[in-house]
Amino acid sequence: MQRILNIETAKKLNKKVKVCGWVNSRRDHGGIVFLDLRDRSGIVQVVCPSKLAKDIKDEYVLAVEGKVNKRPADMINPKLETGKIEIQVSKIEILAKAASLPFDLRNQELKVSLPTLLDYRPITLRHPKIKAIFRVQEKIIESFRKNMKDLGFFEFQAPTIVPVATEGGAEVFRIDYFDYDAYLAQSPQLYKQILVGVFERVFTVTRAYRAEPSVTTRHLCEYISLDVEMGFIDSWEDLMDICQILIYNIFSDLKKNCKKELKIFGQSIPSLGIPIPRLKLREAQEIIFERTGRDNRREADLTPEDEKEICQWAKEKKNTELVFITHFPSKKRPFYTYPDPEDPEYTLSFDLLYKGMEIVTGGQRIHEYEKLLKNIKKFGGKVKDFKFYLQTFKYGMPPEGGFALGAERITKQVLGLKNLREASFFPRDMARIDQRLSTLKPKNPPSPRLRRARKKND
RNA sequence: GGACCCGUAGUGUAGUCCGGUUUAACACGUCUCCCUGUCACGGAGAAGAUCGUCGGUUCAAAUCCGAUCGGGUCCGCCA
Repeated sequence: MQRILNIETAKKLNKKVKVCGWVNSRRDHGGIVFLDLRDRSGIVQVVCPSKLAKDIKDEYVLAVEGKVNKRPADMINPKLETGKIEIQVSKIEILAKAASLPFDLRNQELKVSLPTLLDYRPITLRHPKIKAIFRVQEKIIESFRKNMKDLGFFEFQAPTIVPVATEGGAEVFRIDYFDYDAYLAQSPQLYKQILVGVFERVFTVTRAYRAEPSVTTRHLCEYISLDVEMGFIDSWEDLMDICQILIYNIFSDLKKNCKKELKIFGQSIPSLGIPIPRLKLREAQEIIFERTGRDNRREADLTPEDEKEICQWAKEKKNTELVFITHFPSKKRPFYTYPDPEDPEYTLSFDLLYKGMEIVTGGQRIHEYEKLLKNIKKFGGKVKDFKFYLQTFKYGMPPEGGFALGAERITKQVLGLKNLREASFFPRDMARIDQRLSTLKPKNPPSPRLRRARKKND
């Protein structure tokens, strides 16, 4: 018999059906046992005589055959999409048994600490509220892709093994690449710029790696970067225009397609259509000073506390929790960032804050070859390290710029999650790659290169 | 790298401040039994923790002190 999805049983009244799934819960009433069967479409109640359901426990994987019956009016469960029907079982096949779970998966809230949540990731992901996080994230990425394509952008796949550190030294993962050093990419920056020289408008959904020795609620060592870069901009503000369209379209898609998920988290989508305020860093700091008396007016960036404050300001005064902060100091931005012609101490760059956290960063890039050479040197880089990349500029590059969205960060802010790691399927941080590193052997064996070097010294 | 906080059954917590009726409590889960209308089913019972580890103070330590290991939060840095 052909399996159908749980959700489809609602349309098969009085028909014989076969459904498959996991036992979400078992309610034993002696002579009769109710099983909630969960599959990818949802949950359906299965009614079993006790002799058929005797050995069945939570998370067992079953194939169930039975007749779809209408429930009596007073037995309807409005919480279930299949709540008006149930399956009167005639045959149960156990496809797989399951050990008893270390925590209660059927509670509406999964009450576990963060380390437990991640230690048991393969099964905590089965919880509806955890699943919802990734449904939302999938929609964000899908919407990003669709919107960029609609705007005429070309999708490419960025390499993640790179020969030089893109934007600075310390926070990269070095890898053993045959007999040479290579690095995991901190961002697809150089490659998306190279491809602007080919396709004008490009984007990628890629992974970025940061070896920052920081354990916070908003950092991952591996994260999903939604990267955009476009040529032939008239003004660097075009980038914020595109960014705003993109963000609003993503939000509008979430509003349409993730009603259930947003409701689970008690979150709503911000009002769209309102222009996102654009404040120079110094203006934002002035506002913060006026509002709180905190004088950070000479600092090169906003503190996390300031980021929350300025979003609060935007909410009160501009009716939005989104705000662009622009004109960061040159020394705070990478070498390729375009200096502000009016004041070269600052750059044509921006961050987009949402509910008190940076979710996007971007800006205009230096597209003039000579100027870029000068800036690489100024930032202490070696021109020869960037020779490959520099071809693009040597042989003609239009005025251009771009930005990048952190997929986990948007997910976290949209759903009001406490820790960014909750928004990553398998988060990597200083202390964890799937398992806690502290549970593994303390040190990796030395690499062949290291062993050779040591031998030489002996 | 800096600051602060936490560690008690499988999970989540109470008890720690102010050491002693604590045989370490509660909820969920687990196991046994009862129950044909539950949907976070209900009822009766049981098992499960030498209170992270080591050391110290004390007549007495989950409780106070120190070290150590594990974890979290904030800052710096950033998507």
